[in-house]
Amino acid sequence: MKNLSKTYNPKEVEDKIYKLWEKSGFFNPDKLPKSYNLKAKSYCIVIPPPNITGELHMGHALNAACQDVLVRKKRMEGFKTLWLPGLDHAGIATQNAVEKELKKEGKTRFDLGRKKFIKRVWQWKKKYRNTILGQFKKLGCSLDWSRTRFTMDKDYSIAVNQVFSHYYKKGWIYQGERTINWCTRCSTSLSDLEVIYKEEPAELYYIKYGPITIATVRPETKLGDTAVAVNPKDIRYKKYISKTIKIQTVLGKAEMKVIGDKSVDMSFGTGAMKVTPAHDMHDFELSEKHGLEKKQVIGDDGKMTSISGKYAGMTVMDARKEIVKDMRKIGILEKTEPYTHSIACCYRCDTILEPILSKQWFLKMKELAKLAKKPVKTGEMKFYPKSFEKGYFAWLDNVRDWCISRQLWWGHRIPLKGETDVLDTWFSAALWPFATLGWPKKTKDLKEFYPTDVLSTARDIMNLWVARMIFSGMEFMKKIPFRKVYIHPIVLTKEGKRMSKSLGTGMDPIQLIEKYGADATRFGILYQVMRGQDIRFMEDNMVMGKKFCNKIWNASRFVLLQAENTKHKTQSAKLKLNAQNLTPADKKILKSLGKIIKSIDQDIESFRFGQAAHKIYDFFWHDFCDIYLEKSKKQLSDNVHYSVKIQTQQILLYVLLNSLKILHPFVPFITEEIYQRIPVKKKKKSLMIETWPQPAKAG
RNA sequence: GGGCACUUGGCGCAGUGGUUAGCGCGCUACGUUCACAUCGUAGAGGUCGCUGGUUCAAAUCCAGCAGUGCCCACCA
Repeated sequence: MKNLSKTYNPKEVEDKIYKLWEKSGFFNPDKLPKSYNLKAKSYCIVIPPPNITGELHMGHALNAACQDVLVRKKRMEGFKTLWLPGLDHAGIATQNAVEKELKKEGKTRFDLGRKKFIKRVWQWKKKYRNTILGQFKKLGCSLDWSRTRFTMDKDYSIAVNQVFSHYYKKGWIYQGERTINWCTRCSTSLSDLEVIYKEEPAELYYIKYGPITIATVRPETKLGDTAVAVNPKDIRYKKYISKTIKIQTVLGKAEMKVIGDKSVDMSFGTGAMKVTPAHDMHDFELSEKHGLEKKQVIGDDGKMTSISGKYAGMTVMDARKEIVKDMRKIGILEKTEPYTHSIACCYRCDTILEPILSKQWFLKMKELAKLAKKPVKTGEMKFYPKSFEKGYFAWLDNVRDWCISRQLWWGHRIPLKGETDVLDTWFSAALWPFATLGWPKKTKDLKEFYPTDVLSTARDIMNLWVARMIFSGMEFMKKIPFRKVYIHPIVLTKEGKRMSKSLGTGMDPIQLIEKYGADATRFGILYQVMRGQDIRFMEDNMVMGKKFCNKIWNASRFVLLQAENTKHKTQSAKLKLNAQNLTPADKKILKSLGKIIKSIDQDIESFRFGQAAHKIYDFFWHDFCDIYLEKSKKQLSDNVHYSVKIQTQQILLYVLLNSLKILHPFVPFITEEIYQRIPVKKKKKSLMIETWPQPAKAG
């Protein structure tokens, strides 16, 4: 075959084909052929915006491949299809990344000052914007670049401010002094969802408080104690409740109130606990309930405050050591026990968090949680897999008010006079499905594409992001943001470990594309997207994908060669054949084709990407290539009747064309390249807008 | 402490009641004029975690047990 090489070379094809697609304009739903608009049915997915902190990883690649399968199929089915791209400013994560870069230059953000620092982040954003969007293009994603959004765009910021003032006027946003999670490294508050708990061995210290002994893992916070709490039913301590006990502390003699509260677990430690309202969430609640004083002994910088006596200025760890030493000295440390404790860490920098008393802005969650639950309860919105609903409801049922202020520089400034804090990055991300479509303006896009159809995302941001998008959509649009939520598997290493750049267990999808080609990479990933929660990533599957592409290529070469011999053209969709002349092989392949089309359709609609990939592979390789192609060689030989020969050629082309169509969402580049060369009547500009095959009956 | 998921040939996974349990990668033997050696043909390899139950029939449904992983939670 003179114009097709013996092996498929993705490098010669991919950039060229992507340019052809971009030039066609078909990524943009407004530029699709007229037939699309007439059908008046739209299909929309907004991409989960990657953080601008770096490059895309395997999770992004997997998610992008899944979404591209969905939108390419819908586009071919005649839907006016929009897949909207975008990026998240990712407040804390990006600020950390830029600070890290500054550190290499020996500087901190304070050396630059707020204005210059933010300017620097925008430079960073520009760089990674191009990298990330370029990587989506390499993967073959059919995203409408003309609608690319960023969570800090001017229009988007207007939406954020409007949302803030809406809640504010409703009285749902309030400022309060509360004990919150504080990251001493990032110097900011964090919401409950931004805390990662890690189990670590610790020491449980039994300390004498006058007549009562309490147990704690954090003796340094005892300087901030303002009460001792016991269970009112506890006969050991009943007599002390509401009384004041005299105690000896490392700072001298003191008095301590004893309170009774049923939240105290009698079976833990000694059954008595110290109450440190400023440095423990539970203790804070007790202090509100019982009207206790709040003494802040740990500062924003993670060091003991001036009211900590001789320990002032020490780090928490140093103070702990000193206090334990001193307690031993004065004989109030009864004993210690080894204890496994889960410590709270920052989800962005891993630093141990200090609960501290701080003035922050909160969003009331009571009504919003109700809004978030409703559409999932009624079935208007569905989760795939359904099992995620349980965790979703559990979180909403127990959710506390959302701490939305962050003491960062990079982000949306809180739109109130005199406020220097910014909003939690998820506050703006929560508006993604409608703010990207133009809200608060009443745009054509909103009318046409909202509610969107599918949200495809990872399970770790279900509550952090998905739940918040749902109540935001319900509150501001009065409609669900998306009809279906697809929770894709997490990509792990072959050994079942988390993929992480810093651990050296990461896998770069762009390198895989370099090595195997984009189609092979996509197919290799999708081939592994089965029902489980995780994928143990096997690079072997990229090899499989590459071989499969080569098979598609060569089978096409064979079919094209036959077609060229007789200059035969097939109809794009319909095939008129004389059923009586069909050989058993003809009948069988046509029947299999009909079956596979139906099956692939169902699999994609129910997000069974791996099953679809397996089936399409088996059909093409085994049914079509191994069996029918071999049979066709006999049916095409010189000693058979001319009519059989023609018919065989027709069937070859017909099956190939339909195979290309159903393969296209999975391996878009190679199928487009072949489509461009295939002799088909009424050929479209691109396979992207060819008609998705109907599961027709066999021959 | 609660919840969820998983356990099938060397490795990674399909298969959710019915003939000899499949796929990819790997492995063995043979085969290169005629689409493809990134290939073809043939083949080796599994008591489907364990125990009990339901059924004419179970990898597949139920119960218990064991192992692995994940998520949630204010045990100080």
